[in-house]
Formats: sequence, structure tokens, C-alpha cells
Amino acid sequence: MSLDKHGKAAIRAVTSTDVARMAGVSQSAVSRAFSPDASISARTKQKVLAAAASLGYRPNRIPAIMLSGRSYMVGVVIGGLENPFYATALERLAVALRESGLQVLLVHVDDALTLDSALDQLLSYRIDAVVTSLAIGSKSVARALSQLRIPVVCFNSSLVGPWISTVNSNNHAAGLVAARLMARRGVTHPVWLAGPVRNTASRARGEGFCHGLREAGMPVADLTRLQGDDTYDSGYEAVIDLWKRNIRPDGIFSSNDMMACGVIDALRERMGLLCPRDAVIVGYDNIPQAAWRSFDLTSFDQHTEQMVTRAMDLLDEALGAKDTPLSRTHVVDAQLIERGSTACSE
Amino acid sequence: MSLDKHGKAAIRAVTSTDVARMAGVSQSAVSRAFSPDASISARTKQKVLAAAASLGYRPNRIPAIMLSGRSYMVGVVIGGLENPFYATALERLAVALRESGLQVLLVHVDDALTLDSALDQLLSYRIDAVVTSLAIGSKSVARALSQLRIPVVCFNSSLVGPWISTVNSNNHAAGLVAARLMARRGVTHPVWLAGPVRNTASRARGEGFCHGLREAGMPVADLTRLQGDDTYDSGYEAVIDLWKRNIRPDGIFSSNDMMACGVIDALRERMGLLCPRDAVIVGYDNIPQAAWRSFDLTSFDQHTEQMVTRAMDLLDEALGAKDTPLSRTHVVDAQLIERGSTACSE
DNA sequence: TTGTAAGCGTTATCAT
DNA sequence: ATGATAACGCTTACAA
Repeated sequence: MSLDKHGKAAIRAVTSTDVARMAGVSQSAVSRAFSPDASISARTKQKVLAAAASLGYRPNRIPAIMLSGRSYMVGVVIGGLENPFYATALERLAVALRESGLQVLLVHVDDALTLDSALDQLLSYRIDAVVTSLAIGSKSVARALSQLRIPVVCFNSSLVGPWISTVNSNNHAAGLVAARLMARRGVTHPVWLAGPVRNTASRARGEGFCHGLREAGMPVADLTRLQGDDTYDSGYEAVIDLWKRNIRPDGIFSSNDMMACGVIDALRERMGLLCPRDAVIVGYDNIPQAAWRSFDLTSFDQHTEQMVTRAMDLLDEALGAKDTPLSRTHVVDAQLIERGSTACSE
Repeated sequence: MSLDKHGKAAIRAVTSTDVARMAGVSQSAVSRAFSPDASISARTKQKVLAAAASLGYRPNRIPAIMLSGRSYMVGVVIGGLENPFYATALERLAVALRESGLQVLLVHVDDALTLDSALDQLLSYRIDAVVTSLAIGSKSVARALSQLRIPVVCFNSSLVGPWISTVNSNNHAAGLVAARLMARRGVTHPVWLAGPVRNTASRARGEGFCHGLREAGMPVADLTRLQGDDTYDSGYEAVIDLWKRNIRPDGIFSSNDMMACGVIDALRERMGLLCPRDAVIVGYDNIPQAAWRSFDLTSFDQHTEQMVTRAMDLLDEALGAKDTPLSRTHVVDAQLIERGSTACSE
């Protein structure tokens, strides 16, 4: 406890100088005691560590950031945590980053507008890189990210640019698989329930689905496309809309599980229909709720664990190639998890 | 691009000195141009901002942390994001912190063991405070948090200690309300489905429930207590367990919504029972899934928005009273949201 | 192995 | 209003 110039009581954090004084060594000795491979005698190290422990000293990493220009902090930009898929992805990402000795500087973003100011703030903390699972895919966002001149790793994004790498689920291929599954189940009136228009991953899934239906000999004109927004409610409303328009599908591929759950509930509650008996439903993400008995929803698992590992690889590579813009893409296959919603109805 | 001593190419970030040189002013002028209420002429400020823009300069906040000892970073310690309640709470917290000009340094923690090393790392970044929604309530955790000597704000925690403040949902009162509701619905065989043993919020809910039942004239011996772990699966299994033990409840109060969803699904699928017809179900948290048609679950809304606001108040107060350990508690009433699972069955 | 001293990029103080 | 300068707490040559 000391008095500063203004006479106010202030607790200064314990510094290496304090420890040095107590241990009767130089301040650099303290630094060396806490540096893994510095040349220091066991005796000195002991003295320092003892003094440090008794004072409750912890090395301050802030000055090291100034010296090295590396903060070991990564900006993680997220949104849509109400979707369990993103929530668990964030959890895994946080764990992986920490295991790599990186800190997570988290920013929640609602829209592209918030993003700019968020990035500004992150940059002033000299973050080493940015990781984002944001489904925002505009050119201006890509430009903003590229201008940071630090590595950027995106999930399920179509962003491209000098510093931007991406890890994508194989959306198109999954769409194909969904179509083939529906064809095998004898679906004749398929519906594609899309996610937000700007979500390019969703678009790819839809295109793959369309593609697959054509391959199976179905006139593409027979495919009904609906616009959702990735929420349960929008799935629920989509079904009501279909019935209003006198469309009676026997197979629905939904761009994500949340909407698929809404679809199943609307069919059951509003139309008195059950899947797979009356309609086959396929979702995407394999969120925990897909396995819940009320839904028993066939879905595509994105293997977030593997996607996160890939992202870390990209990150390590990009951070290693310091100051050289890298832009790679990894694709991870999504795996069809078949459940009751597409079971063979005998 | 410059060459450092080792001959390797390195991009040095643009500094205020660079801007000063370009603008033909002193380095302090640059600093002033970026400080909201510094005395600087409009002309100089213009020159500086122009130079800064053309060089792509952004003020570096790291040195300011060294000078002031404040990093404006808050360590946010979380876990259990697979529960949508925690995920949305985190989202709101992140937004609120950012609005207060604070950055979120996120750490995911699985167990009390990880916590220690996580806190160590956070501290080395000189975070100003810690906010956590962790349901870990051991004495050792409280001690560890107190020893940080920085403000700590907990959600739904019973931790107490010099630097620790808490925002709690009124768990006991909610338990009472649940009991009264069940009494009104004529429940005679109530069941309490508890969350993890160490979760004190869950315990308080159970005690309130018990209390309320007694008030309503029900012998407490009639209350069956089950142990869950806050997951859907544990709710599902709990029902199966009840039937195995030949217990036939007509009212179940679950410590959280995830388990309640499992309960409803098990009743419907395994026992062919519907709520509220055969049993009245009440959950806690009011997660989005509670409103889904398959569940239509009566639940308690914790008003996370308000709890987050309270947490920010506590944080501001604690940060204002720098170096003075504060420990306050705010209690926010949880609100009963009645849905179909407790509707009057005629 | 150890100590001394320079330097990282700002902000704050002081003189001008 | 502006510029020079000290200071923040470390890491890292360099000297001893």
C-alpha cells in the first residue's frame, strides 16, 4: 500500500522489481526465473520463486506484448449463440485456443455494422488473429477483415481475401446426400427450406440438394423453395405457409436443425401429421435437440471437433508465416446421422 | 517494411511516431488527436487524422494498460454452453460489457481444476475484474477468487468472500411459487428433480419447493427427490427410474428446463403419458425450447437482461471503489411463465 | 551466471 | 496549443 501523488491510497501490483529487492537479486534475475529456458542457477531461481510466492507476484504479460508485438490474444467474433450449434462450437474453439496458449478476446456481433467498431477495438489490443463463425458474407466484410493485415479464420464462410482462411463443412455434398436419401424414401414433393439469404453455406446446401434431386430424375420445377431465417419459429411458419399455398410436401430438407424442429412441431400440431410417416425431414448441424425424442431428427453432423482442429492448423500456419498473407481453405465432410425422421415407413 | 537486426523481413505496426513524422507534428500531438478531451487545435487534429488515415494507424492500447494499470478487459469464465440458458446469458453479458467499454477475455472451464490455471493466465493479462456464471460453489474456488484481489461478480452462486459480489435469481421464492401452483392443480404426488449436488441455486429451488409443499399442507415425506445433472438425458432417465421404483408422480418440478424436456419426452414416449393431463411439469430458466410446441413447458424466467444489468452495476461500483474489496448481493425475482404443461385439465 | 541499461508505444506532466 | 521528457514493467543484448 502506497500513496500516489494525489494522496489517494492505491495498491500497486507486485512487480518484478519488488521481488528482486526481496530476493536480493537483480530485476533481470526475476525475469529469468520465470522464463523457461533462461540461464539461471538453481539457487538464484529458488530465491526468486520463494520471494515471488511470498509477495504473490505474477509476471505481467503486458510489457511483453509491447516488446514482441504479439499478444497471444485472438479475437473471436460470434453471433447467434441461441443456436446450440454455435454455442458448442464456441466452447470447443475456446478450449482449443487455450490449449495452444492463446487467449480469447470475445466479441458478439449482431450485424455487419457492429463488426467494424468491434474490429477496431480488438485491433487496439493488438490481437494476433481473428476467428469467426459469423454467417455474414458480404464483400465489405471481407474487405474489412483483409485490411486488418492479421490472419483471419472463418467457419462456413465464403469470404475470400489475402489474409482470410476458411474451414467449411462440405455443404454441397451434404445436399446431394440429402436428396439421394429422399429419393430412396420415394419422396415426390420435396421442399427446400433455406436459411438467411446471405448465408452462403445455406445456399450451397440448397444447390447440392437441387442437384441431387435432378440426378435422381426429378424435375427441378417440382422443388418448392422456402425462405427461413434459421429459427424454430421460421420453420414452424414455413409449414403453415405451405399449407396455405396448398402444397403438400412429403420430404423437407431444412438448412438447419432449429428450423427442422419447428417444421416437425408444426406438422404434428397444426396438420396432425407425423414424420416419417407423412413426410421425411432432414436437418443440418446435428444439435443436441435433434436427438431429443420429440424430434428424432436425421441431420448432418459438421464434426465441429475436427473443424476446430483444422482451424487451429490454419491459425498456426498463418501465425507462423508472420506478415505473409495466407489464404487457405479446408473442407470437412459433414456426416449424415440417420434418425427416425427419415426411417423407412413400412 | 523494414529489416530487423537478423535480416528477416518484418512489418512493424504503424506507431504514433510514424504519424507524427508524416503530419509534421510532435508525437504528443498525435496522442492528443486521439484523446477525446485533450486540448488541441482543429487544424492540428485534422493534419494528424489525415496522416493517421493514410498510414492506417490505430492507437495501441497496450502501453496505456502499463501506465494506468487498468486493461479494460474483464475475464469471463463460463461453462455448460450446451445449455441455451448459459449461451444467451453469455451473449447478453458480452454485449453489456462492450457497451461499458470493457473487453471480454473468455475462458471456458470444465472443472474446478482448470479454473486455477485459467485465472493465472487471465491475471497475467492484468484483467480488471472477473465475471462468471459457473455453477461451481466450493470453498476453495471462493478462496481462489478472493485472492485475485480484483472484483468478482458471480451469477447464481453462493460464493462469498471479500471481493466477491453475486447476482442471484430468487431461487427459493420460485420454489415456493412452483409448489403453490402444483397445490392449485391438485398434485398429490410431487417430485423434485434436482440439478448437480454442488449447484447451490438448484438446492435453494428444491428447498423452496419443499417449503411450499409443506405450507400447502402436504407431508414432506410424500415428496420424492431425484438427482439429475441438468441434462436432457438425466431428466429422461429420471422418469424411467421413477417407474422402475413404482412411483407415479402427478407433478414434477425440475431444477432446469433441459431436464424438464427430458421428463416430458420420457413420459410421452416411454409411459404414454401427457402433461398436464397425467402430470404437471414445471422447469426453470425459460430456455427457448420451453416455448417449443413439443414441450410447451411452464418455467421460470430469470430475466437475464435484468441480471446482466445488475451485474454491470455491481461491476461499475466495484471498479470505481478501486482497491477496496466490495461484496454485495443483488436478488432478481424469477418470473413464472405459465404454459401448457401446467394448464388446468378439465 | 549475473547485473546494467536500452527500449517497447503510449499518456501525463511540465515548460514553453 | 504544443513539444520535450519521464514513466509504466517487462525482455533482451551486452558487459562483467
